[in-house]
Amino acid sequence: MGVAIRDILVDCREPVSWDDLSGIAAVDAHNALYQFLSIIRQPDGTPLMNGKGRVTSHLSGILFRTANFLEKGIRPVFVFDGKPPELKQETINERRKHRAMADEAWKMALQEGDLEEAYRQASASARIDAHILESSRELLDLLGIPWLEAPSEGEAQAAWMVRKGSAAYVVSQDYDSLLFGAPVLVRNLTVSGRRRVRGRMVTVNPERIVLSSLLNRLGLTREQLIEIGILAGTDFNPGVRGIGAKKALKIVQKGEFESVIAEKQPDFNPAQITDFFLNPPVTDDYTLEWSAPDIEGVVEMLCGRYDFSEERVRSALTRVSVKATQKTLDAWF
DNA sequence: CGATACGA
DNA sequence: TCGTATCGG
Repeated sequence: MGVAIRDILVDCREPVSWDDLSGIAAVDAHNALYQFLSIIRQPDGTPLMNGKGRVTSHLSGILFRTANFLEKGIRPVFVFDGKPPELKQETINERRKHRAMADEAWKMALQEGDLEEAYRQASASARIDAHILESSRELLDLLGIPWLEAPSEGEAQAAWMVRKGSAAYVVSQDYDSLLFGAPVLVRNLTVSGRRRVRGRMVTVNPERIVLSSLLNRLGLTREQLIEIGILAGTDFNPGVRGIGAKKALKIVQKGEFESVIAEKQPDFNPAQITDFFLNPPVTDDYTLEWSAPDIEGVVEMLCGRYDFSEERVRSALTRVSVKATQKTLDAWF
């Protein structure tokens, strides 16, 4: 998932406190939804659902995370993917195949009573369909949170919004926005520090990656970072066999990107991928406004149609409302 | 994931 | 009151 450059960014991630994160956050909606849909499940892998079998995991995630963001002075704007570029088609096909296989493996694991495997496969089978998108956008509207659909990749649009100063940083677990030129990326923007991963407890803290610092530290230009991505693999090309981020870094630092491509993949022209990262389709046609939540509307949606507990929903909405009011006052001064 | 219940 | 377990939909 995403560009495979994680291994060279180990020293480029700085811990960041919540206090430093107050401001406007451009959230990679696809990434957030995928995270909610894959993780918010029962131990056997079944997602949260209403009585009619509609998946609700993502709605739970959006409601409570948004409440936390606002409470901490973070104003999110959710950036959805638009039409994927042709270059991405192979990745899209592979992911579809992978999800279908995971779905089968999930059923098998359930038959064998292997809960851990069932959960793992169910997570891998998570899919963002039309219902997920429609219900997510409806909830954001009712919560008073702005969202927009990118012309193409959401991460490209989010990066552009930070470059323009419309937002302070991109929120995503993936690194693609850096190749799209996002000046600041924030990962692990979750409230709970301790998480269970494969039975063990691990501490996960918010971390910030500043593009200029990253490029300085590694002695690269943004174009060279993109070259590393292309060698290691992106959503738009499979990468070169046997070359991961670390080897790619050495190759690019020695100025051997083109010769390696010419040798290993003579029929491959990386120029259109480089160009896509440097000049992706983006739009300036958006306005960002945060308004007080439509409390009765949210209750009607989540409790009336998706079987949420009214007590839990109202409690979360109280936190959203308090901050929405305070924001209005802040803006006045 | 994030909220809540529960035991030390 | 804090850390771990387990609901939630």
